[in-house]
Amino acid sequence: MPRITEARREARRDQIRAAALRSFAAKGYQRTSIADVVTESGLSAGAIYGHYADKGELFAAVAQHVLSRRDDEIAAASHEGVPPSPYEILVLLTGGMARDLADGRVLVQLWSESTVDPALRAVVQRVVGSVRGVLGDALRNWFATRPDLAPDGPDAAAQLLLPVVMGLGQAFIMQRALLEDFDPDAYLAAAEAVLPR
Amino acid sequence: MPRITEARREARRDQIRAAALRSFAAKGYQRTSIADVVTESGLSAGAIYGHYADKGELFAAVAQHVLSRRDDEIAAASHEGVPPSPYEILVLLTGGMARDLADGRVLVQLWSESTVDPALRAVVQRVVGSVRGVLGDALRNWFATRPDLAPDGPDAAAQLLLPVVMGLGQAFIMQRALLEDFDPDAYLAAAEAVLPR
DNA sequence: GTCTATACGGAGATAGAC
DNA sequence: GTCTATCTCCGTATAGAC
Repeated sequence: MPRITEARREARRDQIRAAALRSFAAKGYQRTSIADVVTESGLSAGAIYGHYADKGELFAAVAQHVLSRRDDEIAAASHEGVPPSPYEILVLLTGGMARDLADGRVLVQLWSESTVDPALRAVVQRVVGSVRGVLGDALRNWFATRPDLAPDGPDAAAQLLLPVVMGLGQAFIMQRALLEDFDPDAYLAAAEAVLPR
Repeated sequence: MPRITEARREARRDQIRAAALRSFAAKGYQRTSIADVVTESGLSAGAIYGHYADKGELFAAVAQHVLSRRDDEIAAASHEGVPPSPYEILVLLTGGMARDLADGRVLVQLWSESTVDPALRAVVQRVVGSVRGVLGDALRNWFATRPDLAPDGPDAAAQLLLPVVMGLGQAFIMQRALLEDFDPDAYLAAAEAVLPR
């Protein structure tokens, strides 16, 4: 396989994903027609179906792409230098989202779709599992430096706290996407006040 | 207006809403056709359009109905007897959801739709405002009994904590709706560990 | 690989009888 | 108010040329 061709192929797929992401964010996944993605991408229907079997597969690819970068960021941060605190981990989690996605709309749509679509549900399950792992690691590392806060050991402390950190991250994304008057700083300040330091 | 007729009308509207709720929970709002609601309700298309102008209005009515149930539960609890603690408030908020999966799924779908549909967005804004008010009240009441935890007064303490309690509630609903292996008890235990007591 | 053009099915909404 | 029947549009996905 010639690498030029392969690189071009991936570039084209990326072009399609990017156009789809913009379209989904603007109109929502269901309301977005292939014609919309055609317009947004400057390509044709044929070109799109040449790369993705159907609309659902395209959405899954977009979602997968967006989500996969969270893992890397957190893993990187928790393995270099001083372990980040739970609050800092939350900031990493939400900050990355904010950078990648203009807003979290598409993620909220993904969550919604995955309540009724088994294929998307599988994508979400897998990524959540992975985030849990990375997040758990990061928390464990931090609790290891603070034995005073982990009487039953860093493992137990991390396991206990995990759902809260995940939940606060998800809720941040949702509220930012949903509420006209959402105040990120107030939200994070509230989180900082309750998370262990 | 004869009241029998009015009561019958409301009963019929309720029958339609209930059928729509079941359908939406099973297939998702967008994937649910009017034909599905017809089947589920045992009525006809004509009957449904006699009560709701279009599919969107029906969804708004279903969502409004689901949301108002939450509001009532919290308001009732916070006005009777000892002020519930933040953790107890969270349990109240999520308790209704834990009983029935349908409500949770439809709520997640509502959040998703409201990222792209102005009419639904307005519904969400309004109800969130109301929940904020009720929740804020409840938190203020509790902090008033615990001045040791509210150095700047119960108002400030309640304001600070509010986003976290709301967020944890929303995230509970979402995780319950979409994670196969969601553990409500572990989630609430984690919340209890971080919330002030 | 990509384009243009289109087949095909399905969904929302209405008309008109009862 | 409700039913049956149907109209009309729109969206997905494909066929075939280049």
